[in-house]
Amino acid sequence: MGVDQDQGGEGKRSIERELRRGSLELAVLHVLSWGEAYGYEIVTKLVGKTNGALEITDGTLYPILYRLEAAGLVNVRWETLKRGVPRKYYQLTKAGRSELARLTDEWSTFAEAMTRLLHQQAEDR
Amino acid sequence: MGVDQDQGGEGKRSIERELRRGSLELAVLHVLSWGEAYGYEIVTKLVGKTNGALEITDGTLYPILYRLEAAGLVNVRWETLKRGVPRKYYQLTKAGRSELARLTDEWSTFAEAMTRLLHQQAEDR
DNA sequence: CCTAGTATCTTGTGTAACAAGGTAGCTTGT
DNA sequence: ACAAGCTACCTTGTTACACAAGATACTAGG
Repeated sequence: MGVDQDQGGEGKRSIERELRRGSLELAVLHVLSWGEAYGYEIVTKLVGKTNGALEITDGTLYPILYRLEAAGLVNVRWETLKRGVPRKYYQLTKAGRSELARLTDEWSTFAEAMTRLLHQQAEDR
Repeated sequence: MGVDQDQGGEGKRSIERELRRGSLELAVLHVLSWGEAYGYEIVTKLVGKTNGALEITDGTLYPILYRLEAAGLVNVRWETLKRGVPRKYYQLTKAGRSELARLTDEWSTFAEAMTRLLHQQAEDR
């Protein structure tokens, strides 16, 4: 652990991490717009729905959920099952819904700007 | 051209900042693919081309340029003009071009995954 | 002189994503 | 009985980037 940690075969990782910044929160809100869900479920849904392109770990998700809760964007409900570990279900609040709309909008604007830029060739300049 | 920095109001906060993460590097590489440019020029081009959707300040840009240089993705050339402050011109290297291609690809994959997700409604579930 | 524009650079701060840990309950296999 | 492996939750420390807010330096105009 001295100087450098092994980035072994795939040193390129970081960019993908950066790209997710801010977007994961939106992604989670969107999943919740399908109906209430618990943490672990959100992870599997996100990974499944996007074929791994939006991979997220639980260590990343839970802090997001706390943020959303603290901001009043989601409500929380514990469900104790007859069997299995208790689950913490999250549902969108009204504020959550409007924040989801706002973020979706912002993301679209940003993504369109990037896409437009990346299609702009030297001659169009 | 003014660097106008008051972002008017303080409502917008962090999300937009977060969304830019990682993408700015790609945006800068792309601008350089149009031909060499100096820092200040890149700022105005990016802001102009995207109607402010990809606003970037010089305090953000210069660190990016150093990163690109350290990674061997750009070459640097000083130009001393008869009048005015000397300019530092950046041009893409071969490695820069291939990194640009890689990042463009990665961005597209990510953006498509997000877009697909955001279009997915509850019933499709 | 003072202001405003061009052009570069530095420092400090905030924070999101993540790796790597942990706890706990249930199921299956041996 | 025990171990593995899965579900399901939570915490801590690290890293890296974007940015605000500064500084420097030259030029031009009032």
